[in-house]
Amino acid sequence: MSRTTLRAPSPDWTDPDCPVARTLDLVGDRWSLLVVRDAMDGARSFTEFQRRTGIARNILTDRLRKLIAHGVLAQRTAPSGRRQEYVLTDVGRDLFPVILTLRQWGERHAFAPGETHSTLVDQHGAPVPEIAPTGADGALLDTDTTHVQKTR
Amino acid sequence: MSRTTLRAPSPDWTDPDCPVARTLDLVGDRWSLLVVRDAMDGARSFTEFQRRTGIARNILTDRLRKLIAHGVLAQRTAPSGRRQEYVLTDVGRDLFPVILTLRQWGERHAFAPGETHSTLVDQHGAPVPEIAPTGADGALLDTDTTHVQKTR
DNA sequence: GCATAATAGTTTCAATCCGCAACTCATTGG
DNA sequence: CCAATGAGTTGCGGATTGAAACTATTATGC
Repeated sequence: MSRTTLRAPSPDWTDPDCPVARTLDLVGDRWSLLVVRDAMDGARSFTEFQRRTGIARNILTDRLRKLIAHGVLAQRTAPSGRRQEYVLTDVGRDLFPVILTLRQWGERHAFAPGETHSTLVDQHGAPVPEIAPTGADGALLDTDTTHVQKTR
Repeated sequence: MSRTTLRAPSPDWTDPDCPVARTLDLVGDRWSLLVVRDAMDGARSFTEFQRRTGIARNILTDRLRKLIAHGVLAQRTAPSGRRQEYVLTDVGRDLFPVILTLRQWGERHAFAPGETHSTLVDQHGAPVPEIAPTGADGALLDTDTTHVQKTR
């Protein structure tokens, strides 16, 4: 029996050493992250994903398959009925910080002043505060205070 | 003179109300975020971006133009010499949390146990800790404790 | 100061990907 | 039974991509 990892796309990666590149290989296309966004907000069925994203059906079929193959979604039988549904795995739920930072960047830079947009709120309806990357000492981190260290 | 915003792609958005979708419209393709990653790690010139990412030259030309048009990169004259270079704007530098969360998800889920990868470190060489989204009260936030509130 | 190399693209062309619309097939509701 | 809905599949034309060759403008070595 052939032995291939569930994770790898085709045979190999755009940039095998870089976690950013690997993530983009897995979910970094035009639609996958929108599917994940909608899954996080309650979408379960093929038609519901199609309706929310506006993605073409054949492409949605392909993306759902890939997300399942990569362990982001799981397909299971709906509790009430015989139909199938797509739900996030723990791996998929763990994309929450990615979606959140995309959302927050968009809120800051992709809307004209005064333009309205949807908002992410917590259980009490309070808006989710902005994420800020901090170091071990609590200091703010950014491009200027960090760098990539190559594997040795 | 025609009046178009620098921000909008073509004329309109995949999902105009959603900041996640807008961000993906601007930088959510296979290569743009890798270009930003390399810009954050010191790449400046056309050839340097090409060498690091392995992107085809014509596509790189296109992506650099789009990133400039969207205000993520700026093109300026190199300090020592007459050549041009591409540098991140404040808007581009603000993508740091996005790149970081992509990186951290990849580290957690896109590598087999024991596989090595590049690491992001701070000025002292200490690894950057994992980002955790928290609410106003300091409690951890995830998919189950938040939801999208539509514009009213 | 001339040859050579590197930089920064542009062009061409084939292959791939995507979106749209039409079609299938199963289930459900009346 | 009939219509409607869900979950895809298929076919096809147009857009996007990738590889390679080509051009033009700086740098560099001798």
